[in-house]
Amino acid sequence: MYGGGDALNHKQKLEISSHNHPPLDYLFQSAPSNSFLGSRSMVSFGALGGVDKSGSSFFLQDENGDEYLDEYFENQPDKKRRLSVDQVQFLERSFETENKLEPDRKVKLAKELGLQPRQIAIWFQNRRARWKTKQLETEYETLNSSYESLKENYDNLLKENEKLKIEVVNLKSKVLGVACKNEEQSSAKSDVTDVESPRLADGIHSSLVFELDKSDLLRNGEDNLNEELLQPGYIFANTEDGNNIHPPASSCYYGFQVEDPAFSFWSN
DNA sequence: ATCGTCAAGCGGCGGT
DNA sequence: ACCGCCGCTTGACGAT
Repeated sequence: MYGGGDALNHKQKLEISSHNHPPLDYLFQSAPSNSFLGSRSMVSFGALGGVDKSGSSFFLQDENGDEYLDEYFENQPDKKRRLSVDQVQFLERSFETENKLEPDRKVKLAKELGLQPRQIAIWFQNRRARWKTKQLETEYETLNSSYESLKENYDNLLKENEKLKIEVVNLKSKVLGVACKNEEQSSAKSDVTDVESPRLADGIHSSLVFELDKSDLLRNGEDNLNEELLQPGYIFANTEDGNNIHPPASSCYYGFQVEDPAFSFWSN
């Protein structure tokens, strides 16, 4: 406070010291009681006095306090003393209206509180620092709760993604299994006759395949995503003119391709 | 003994 | 050069 660009000379330091004050218990040993002595044990001597009915001067300067002040500070020269409750309240009210301190207001406050203007400036500086810290804490809390919320959503999406991946794998294997079975049955029947159950492309009846698969999946409690996946187009894509794309002639190939856009999302 | 709070110290920086 | 503010630190003190 008294160093660097804020340096004051020794006389000024002494002047400011004379406005700092001993602990309340010390004062009470010899000083008269006063309504401006706050609950704190450390009190500014500038707070001693009474209410100015005119309101022009809030705190009275010490009149007969010097004797015990001198005694106190001779013994403890470099003690720091807190402002009184009333002084702080007064400064707080001033801070609420404007947290910057113009020179005029500083002098006015100093007179009203019986403090050095420099002490007023220091108080405002410290108060701004405390305010800033509080702002940062509030900001941190807000950002943190926002982060927690986003993280929770993200985690839920990850879980859902995993579930859906598993579901896709199950569906793939079921579709392959059912279609394989039908292929085998069809080829067995076709050995007898080729006219009964026309296969998809090469004779498999698509509606039968997917009806079987749907009921099978519903029994297993799969959700309705399966409904979409089980549309024939997912297995054997239709051409624009409505004709089925024929699967390869090789046994048990039923339309899934690694690069199938419908499933590429799930492949890692 | 340790911790939190607050007034004040200190050095740096920007404005005038 | 001077002044005021800022960030960081120190010292005093009360609370636990």
